[in-house]
Amino acid sequence: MEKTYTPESIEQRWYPAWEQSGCFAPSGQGRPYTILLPPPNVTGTLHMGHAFQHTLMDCLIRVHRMKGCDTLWQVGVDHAGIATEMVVTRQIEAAGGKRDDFTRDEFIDRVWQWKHESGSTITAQMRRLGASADWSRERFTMDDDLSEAVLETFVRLHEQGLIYRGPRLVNWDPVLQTAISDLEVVNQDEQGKLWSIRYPRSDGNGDVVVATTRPETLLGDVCVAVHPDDERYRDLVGKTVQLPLTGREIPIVADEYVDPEFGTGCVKITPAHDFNDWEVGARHGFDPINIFTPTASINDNAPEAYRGLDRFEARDRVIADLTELGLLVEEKPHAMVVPRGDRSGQIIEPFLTDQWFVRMDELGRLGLAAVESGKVEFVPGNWINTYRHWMENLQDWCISRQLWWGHRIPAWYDADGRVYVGRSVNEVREFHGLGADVALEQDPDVLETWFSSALWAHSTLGWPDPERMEHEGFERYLPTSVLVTGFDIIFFWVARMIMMTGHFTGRVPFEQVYITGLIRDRDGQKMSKSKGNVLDPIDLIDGIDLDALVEKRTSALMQPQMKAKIEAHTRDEFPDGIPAFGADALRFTFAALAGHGRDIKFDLSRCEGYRNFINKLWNASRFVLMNLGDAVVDRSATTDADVISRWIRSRLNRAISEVDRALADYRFDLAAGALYEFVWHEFCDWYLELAKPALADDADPAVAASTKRTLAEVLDAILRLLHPMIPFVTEEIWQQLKPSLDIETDFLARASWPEADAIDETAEADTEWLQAIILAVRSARTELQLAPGKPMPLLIQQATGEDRERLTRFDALIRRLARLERIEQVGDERDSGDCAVQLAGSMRLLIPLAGLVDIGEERARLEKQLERELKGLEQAEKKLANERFVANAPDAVVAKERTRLAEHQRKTEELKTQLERLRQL
RNA sequence: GGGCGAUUAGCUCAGUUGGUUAGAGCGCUGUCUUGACAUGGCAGAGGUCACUAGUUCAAAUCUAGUAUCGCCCACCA
Repeated sequence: MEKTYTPESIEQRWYPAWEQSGCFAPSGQGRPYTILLPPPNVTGTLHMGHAFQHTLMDCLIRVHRMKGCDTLWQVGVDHAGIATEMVVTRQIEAAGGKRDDFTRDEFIDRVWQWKHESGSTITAQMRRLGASADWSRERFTMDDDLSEAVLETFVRLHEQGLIYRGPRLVNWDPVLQTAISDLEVVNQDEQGKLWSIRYPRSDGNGDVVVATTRPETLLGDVCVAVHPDDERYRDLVGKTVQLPLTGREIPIVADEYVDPEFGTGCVKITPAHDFNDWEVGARHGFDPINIFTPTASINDNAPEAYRGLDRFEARDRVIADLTELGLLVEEKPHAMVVPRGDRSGQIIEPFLTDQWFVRMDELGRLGLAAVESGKVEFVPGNWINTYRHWMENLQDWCISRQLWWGHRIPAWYDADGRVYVGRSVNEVREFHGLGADVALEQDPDVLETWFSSALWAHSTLGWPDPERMEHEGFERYLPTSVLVTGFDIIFFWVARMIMMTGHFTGRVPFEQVYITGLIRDRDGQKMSKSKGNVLDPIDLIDGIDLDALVEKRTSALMQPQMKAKIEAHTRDEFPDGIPAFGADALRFTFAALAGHGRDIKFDLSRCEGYRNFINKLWNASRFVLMNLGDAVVDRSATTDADVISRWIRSRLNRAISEVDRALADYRFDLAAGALYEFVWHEFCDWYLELAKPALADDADPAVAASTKRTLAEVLDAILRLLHPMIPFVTEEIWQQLKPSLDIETDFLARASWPEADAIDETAEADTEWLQAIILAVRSARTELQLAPGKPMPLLIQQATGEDRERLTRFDALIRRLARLERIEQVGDERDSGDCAVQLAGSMRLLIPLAGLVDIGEERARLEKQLERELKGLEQAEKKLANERFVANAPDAVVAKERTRLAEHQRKTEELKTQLERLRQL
């Protein structure tokens, strides 16, 4: 083995070996354990959020595989309608073409071509990360069988009356020219303006003033509304006003919707362009007047002067004209909420179109019940509130999109516009008795991506085809065990899966949902391309130099003016670029940071620290392997006489229990922490150091054999425990270790998970005693600035019988680790005035100074210790002096406090006495 | 407007049902090239647990309120 761990030299090797050996396929044996990968976009590349979540999923999968479960990680990619269509459109434009030059079929061919080119990018990256998925079952949401599931779902929901088509006000993206769902609209706080406009009364008796943030929609106003109880306007209800610029006369109506406190208390009502106004208009029986084309330009329903203007030009023109007419009362800045499309970033228009909807009342109740009943459990549990709130306020789901890329809606229209839904045009003709002479045209729209994603759990398991369900293990793997995902898709995906899988299979898609935090940058900012603070997980694995990183972050920016700022910030945060940490270090970092209920600030220094940890493991393994040599370890060697080995085994058992408990609760951070602590601070810092004398030439052969066995077995267990988090390096080391243990299993990836054995209290007590004495000597040595390597004697007073026995037993170990030339037990008559005194348990440890040290320094040291003891003493005394504490606290707590008090008293006395002796010198 | 979360060492975070002198990593200080490892060893310094009031023998932990920050949801033109 090399002296230093170098990830690049080992990580490439193991993945193909695992994959080719079929390590990742379900075994068909044992309890099923299944995780669904939230399918990433086919056009996408792996980002930090993926890498984080995939690491956690892979940990869970690998642990359960090692525990003997029938483990299935179902992976795949999503066709991602709008996102993919935008990417391909941009490619066409970048090549100097225009999307309009393509027919629908040509465009779709082009997208498929891109899918074939880029579809494997992200899966290749997942392999670099070590994701142990069963790639033979990889699916794409537009595969034939998954498309069949979509078709079947649509038709059945339609038959059940849960899908309907109709004219509704929807969120319309005028640039992409498609409807989008409520969820795809992000409401942003922006600074806008509020205009007050005068509407003259038809009877000439003055006017009313309305306030609006959208003056251009005035052209589609149907009435003005006031609150029914508003005294100011009571007499006006039923009267009419002249709608400026249009020549139309519109009535004044009374409606509770109006807030009399806001503005003038008069509201213009534009049903075709505002969701609230739609409701108001409907209540009062007005037909909406749509003034926009699909690109949000003014259409022919408006006066000629405005036709053809886009919505922003129209606004300017309307304001100018109103000003000229003297009808503009006021214009003032106004903080408002602007709806924007989450993909395009464009301002969304409420727009009247025919769309397909899924009725959500019944499905919503089903989805709510699945969670309320505990069949689906959120981790952390408080996410149930978010889920419940949304489910209780569901709106019907707009599923049609005016796009080309996606599942085509299985509906056909005849010449009269009658609609027929069916699995195919032939089925439609047959069912409805439509002859070949009746022309049928398929609905041009496609279904939104989340419609097919919602079926992911059961469609990937073969639904609705009974044969495929049998083959894919539908019975066995559904419900899946846990879904690992971010809170941002609880509504988009989690809720809809629960509803769809529930509705069609009567099962829940997963038993638990583990909601992860968001990966943010060092400063807590969300990572985004436009901010230029994105980290690429592959760059953390392979490393990247500063210039390349800057180039990557500043190329193809939407806002080129950000370039200088991004570059400066990047050069500040990564002055030396990013070193190659390797996939294992990145994975361990993710695990260690994965606490509950909070986002994660990704700090490179953590990654570096865990890379160092792996290096530590690497070198500890080198040490073990070096000492084991070529021989097979004697696994019958007894550890009875080897307290130190019994101790590390006992500590290992504790670590195993802790890791098991942590992982059961999805506390990857605690599991990682427990392993870090055990490996570094117990195994390396103590056991390996204590093993050195035990393996020396002059050591007891029985203890040497026991030590060798324990070194090998504990390292083996460590590698198994760490494997789910750091699979590559553990496999590499384990392959070298396994001959020593004569293990037949081919890969660590399918070796068994360690089981915790009994705790050895005796061995732990002995070793703690040993550690205390060594630490005491080391500490005194450093504080008195004695040469660390200089051998010195240690005198011991007031040893109990147990102390004496242990001193004899551990003499060599203490001398070696505390670097002492000899240990001598002396009586109380030995004056300690010339010694440094350290207290350990009941013992006084004397280090003869022989003028090596300034007495003043020793006195200062003792006074510092005395101060601490006095503080503890005071606290204990105070507690015990409190009668109510003694009366009410549990006996064990009181007894503990008494022991503590006695200990502080004794130590305080010792220190005082010793200080007195020094003073007398 | 409603909901959720956070506030603990210079930084990033643990702290399980209330019970030692509140822990870790990184950083910092001192020291050591000891045959596994300087991506290291050893030893240290560093905290009024945001604030206030309560409950309790006992509060970082429970309750109420305050402040600051973050996120989600919501139709105020």
